[in-house]
Amino acid sequence: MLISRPMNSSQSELPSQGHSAALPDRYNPQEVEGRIYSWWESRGFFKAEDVSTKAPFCVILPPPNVTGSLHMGHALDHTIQDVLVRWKRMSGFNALWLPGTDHAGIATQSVVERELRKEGLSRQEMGREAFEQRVWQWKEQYGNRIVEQMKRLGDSCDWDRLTFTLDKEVSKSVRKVFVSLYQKGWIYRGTRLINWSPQLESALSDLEVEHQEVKGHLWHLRYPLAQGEASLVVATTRPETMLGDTAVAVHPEDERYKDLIGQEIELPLTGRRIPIVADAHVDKDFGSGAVKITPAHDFNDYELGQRHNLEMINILNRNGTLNDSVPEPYRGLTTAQARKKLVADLEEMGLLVEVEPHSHSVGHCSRTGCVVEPLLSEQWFVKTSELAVPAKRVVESGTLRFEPESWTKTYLHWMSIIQDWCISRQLWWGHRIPAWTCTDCGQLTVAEEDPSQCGHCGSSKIQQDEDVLDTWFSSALWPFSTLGWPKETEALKTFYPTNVLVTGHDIIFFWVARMIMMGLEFCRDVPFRTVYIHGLIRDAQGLKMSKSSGNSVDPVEVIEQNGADALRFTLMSQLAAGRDLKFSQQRLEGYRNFMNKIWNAARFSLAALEGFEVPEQGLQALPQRSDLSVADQWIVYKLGLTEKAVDEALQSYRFADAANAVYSFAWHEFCDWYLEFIKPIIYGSSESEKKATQLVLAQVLNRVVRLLHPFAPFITEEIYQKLPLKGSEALITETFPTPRQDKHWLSVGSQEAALALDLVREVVTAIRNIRGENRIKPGEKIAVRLVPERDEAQKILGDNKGSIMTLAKLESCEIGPAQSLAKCALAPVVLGDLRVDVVVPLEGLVDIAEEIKRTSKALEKRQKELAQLQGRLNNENFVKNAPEEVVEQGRVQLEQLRNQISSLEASLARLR
RNA sequence: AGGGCCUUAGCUCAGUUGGUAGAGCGCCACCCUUACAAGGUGGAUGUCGUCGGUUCGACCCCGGCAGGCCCUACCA
Repeated sequence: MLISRPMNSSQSELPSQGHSAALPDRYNPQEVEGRIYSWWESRGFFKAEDVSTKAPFCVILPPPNVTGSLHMGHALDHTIQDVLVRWKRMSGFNALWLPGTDHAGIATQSVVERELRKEGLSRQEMGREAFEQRVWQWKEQYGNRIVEQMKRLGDSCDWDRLTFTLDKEVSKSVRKVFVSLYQKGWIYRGTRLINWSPQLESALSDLEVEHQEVKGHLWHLRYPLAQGEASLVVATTRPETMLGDTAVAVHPEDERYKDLIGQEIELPLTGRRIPIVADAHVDKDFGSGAVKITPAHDFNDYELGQRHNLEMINILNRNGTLNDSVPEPYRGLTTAQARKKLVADLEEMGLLVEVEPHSHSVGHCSRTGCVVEPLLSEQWFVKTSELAVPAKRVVESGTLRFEPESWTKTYLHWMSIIQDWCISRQLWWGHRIPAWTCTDCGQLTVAEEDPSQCGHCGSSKIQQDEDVLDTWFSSALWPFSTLGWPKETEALKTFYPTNVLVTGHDIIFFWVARMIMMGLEFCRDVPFRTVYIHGLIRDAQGLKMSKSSGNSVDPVEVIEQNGADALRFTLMSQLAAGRDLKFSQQRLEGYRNFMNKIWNAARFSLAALEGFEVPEQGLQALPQRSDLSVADQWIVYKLGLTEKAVDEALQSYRFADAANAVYSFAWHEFCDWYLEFIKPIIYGSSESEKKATQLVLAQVLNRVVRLLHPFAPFITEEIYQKLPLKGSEALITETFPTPRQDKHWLSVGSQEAALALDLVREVVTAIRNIRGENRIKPGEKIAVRLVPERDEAQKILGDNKGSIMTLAKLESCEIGPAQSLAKCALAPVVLGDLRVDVVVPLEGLVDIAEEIKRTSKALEKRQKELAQLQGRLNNENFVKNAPEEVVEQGRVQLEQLRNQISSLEASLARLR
């Protein structure tokens, strides 16, 4: 059962439900997330300043389609951006995440047309104006759905700046760019062969065509010569296009056809006479070596046709049916119908020589999936050759970087073979092309403001071009049109060039490349410094998620069931260098559990902080070092390492490393060891020790939620609101901890203490291991003797005896020289140059045979290591060539292994 | 055809300058120990795809091969 919880943005009371209420032992994201988000929003925490003393950091959101609903791809894309923005915001930047939505010409028009069809209407019947109004109406009603879903994810966008690609201001920039490029001659209108979607009845750009391998046939057709009885055979995968043939081409050096060059064919069914031409592009070995040429419906034939000055016959209507240029029986048929009939007719005439299976790739419309027909038609184009030059240069010079860097090569390659961009679409929903044709003089007037008369002859009989611009045209201007360009706004001055663009590799060419070209042309600078390219989300099996294959996971549902934080963490923790990632339910549950762990750690900590007095210095307050336990110094030391790891990882876009560093610190160091370790202190009798530990606990917990916040914003803010020690009203505006920023506090940590605590941990683990392997019940308390080799180890163990006893569940713990070792389990613990033998008397506790097994296993393992190590050290070349420290390290290790082995052997002997 | 990526524990994947392999999940055993069973403790598991080269030493660098994936172009 899913209950959707609408966000109430007018809510502005404190986000927490009050400090007195005890926290439940399970974290309930549904209860927390909406409340926290509304509070952030109402407090204006997402807003950036147009003018600020802080350094700017700007990310523009790739505008999702207004028709869209949030899918996993968005969830990934947005989480990355939100992590970056929250991290930078906390790091003291004037951080702007600029949101928007895209009018998505084709997609939106299709949705509304589908709606109309249900009402028995069509856009043609309605007329253009009424239809456009209807789409706007639709947009007002449903266009915000995706925005609401983004809020569920926790996106911290500056919503006041929400821009729609058809907003008035954006339209102004679109027109200015169009007119300017037109005046430069870089936008032109021309009749060329373009990709046509018969279903959309519109032109498409090359990029909107998806090639798929299709199993088809190769039809061999006999074409009789106009003179005499001779004939020649051509092979084709699209027999119906023969109706538009205007030549047959052969290779100039093909002996079979040499004599036919220059002669004419009488094209069957049409009776047209077409020439046989010679062209070196013909492959002698493919098919029959003779190619039918249809210049108006094939890209290769088009080029060949131009070379040979061939006639171009368009045989198709807008909807893909055959037009009146073909003979009667075929008129009005679809290409599929025509193909069937035509092949049958030719067969009857004895002109079908052979049909062989043949697979080839066919262009499909990326929107509708229908087969794309190459079609000769008049369209608008952007000339890209000049625009591409600086767009390549900025990447080559490193002014603009791709992350991961490997995309640079792909980008540059594409930019070097870039074709002119067909930008007109025969749709009604979009930016209408600002060009007017004069009915009197026939000339074009292109203008930013709607003209009332022809710019050439002054006639008032002018008509605006019916077409709209490719949606990607306005998207290409996004980094500056959203900041107010062409006005020189403060926002533009502050935030352009933006810092990072985050997107999937599927739209590098659709979008990224075009933004770079337009940004350089109109703002004289790159639109962003870094392009972060992430992979695509796949299902657990690694298949592409898609609605049609039914394997897509709805992020909103995931959020409802597990919380946005769990989803975000799942995505970020697996995000490695631009690789695709698989979404698995199990992994998600793991991170949901992690959120619960954090929740409970906070619950425990808050209880342990009962009676804690907030120091005057706040987050800068340091405890008396003499009151600190090694655990306190150790956890701060580890915190410092974690801050460093997270900082470095985020700086270099290694999101998974950052997320995993906090994860393992929070769970395996803070929860597993530190919280367990301080229990005896918290419940103990020494007030001074307790006070010092409480301060450390409060400080560390505060930093844990800060480090975690970009990844898991909701739960951390909720916890933060209940913390006794904090530096800000809200976590979202707190400072992100780094070793530099946090230097003062981190000075509490100590590496020596860390080493000492590691010894304690090793000792505890050794005891637990003996317990576990011998199946001693966790409830059963045992006695242990610890035999340190040196005074230093003795002191560490003495200082931490209480914690060792608690952590290992001991009845007694003696530290000192070995006494009787009969019937004892022994485990040698070695750490650096410290050594402790852990001795557990087993008399009456367990079956000695089990312990013999355990000891033998430990012994065997070490003997294997020893053999390996000896082999290496006995190799002269190793000793000669390896760095001194590596050799020395090996020698020390060897010594340690020998000691441990002799201890274990002795122990084993005693047991037997 | 050209270019790119991948192959590491049962599964999904890390492994940042070459020093002898890790995580999460799963699995086995024992535990409802007063933050958390969405938990705790302990344990098992890998000739790092294959062959060869460089090196004292290779998961890591170089080359061949096999298998999987992606992109671009084209196949009348």
